[in-house]
Amino acid sequence: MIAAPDRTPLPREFFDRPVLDVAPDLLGRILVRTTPDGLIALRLTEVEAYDGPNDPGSHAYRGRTARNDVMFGPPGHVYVYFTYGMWHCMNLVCGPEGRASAVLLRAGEITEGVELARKRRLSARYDKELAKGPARLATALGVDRALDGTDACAPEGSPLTLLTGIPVRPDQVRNGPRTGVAGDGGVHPWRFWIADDPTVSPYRAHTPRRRRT
DNA sequence: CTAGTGATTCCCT
DNA sequence: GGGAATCACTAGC
Repeated sequence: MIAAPDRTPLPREFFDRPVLDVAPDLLGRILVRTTPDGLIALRLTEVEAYDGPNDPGSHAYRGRTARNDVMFGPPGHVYVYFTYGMWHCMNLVCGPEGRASAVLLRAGEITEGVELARKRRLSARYDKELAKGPARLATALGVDRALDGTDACAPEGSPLTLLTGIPVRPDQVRNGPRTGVAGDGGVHPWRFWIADDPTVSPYRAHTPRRRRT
């Protein structure tokens, strides 16, 4: 007998902690995305922490800009950025307001609304690939810059809600270097995932691009 | 399975 | 100007 996930929204205090405490605690939580098309629930299986002021890998490292403004705001809100000319990725803002720390949502398991997620992710061969990677996750949920700044501590039925779900036991949490982060930022072992979960994205070290001729 | 590369646009320097 | 918290596709083992 498996316990049903707790559908209570996480309170804002959950996010108002150091980002390295929040990040592993997000594993096993349920992110609900509601649109006119329907509802998708995603169980988080992989995340990465970014600690604004001290972290060369963070978008906030070089200070506040129009793009990263939400990172400097109150915890519990979503920071969405556009990258590589094609993709969106989503983060949850953590820590005290103004510290600009956040957790990148890297992968998850679609637990409700698989049919809707497949419509948004036509290239996915298997259900476990629907949200295997940060841009795939955002695509499956229908998340783009229009949701930048959305409050995730909102009742179910709002555009985004993070539910209590079922926290992962500490002995099931793994951590290692962050993926795709350039320069010195990659050295921090601030990527967290659930051991042996099939929806966790494959590790890729950052590969510098050759300039176009 | 791993490694290499083109796609495509926003943002900061 | 040029890099970017990536993906999809291909070749080869």
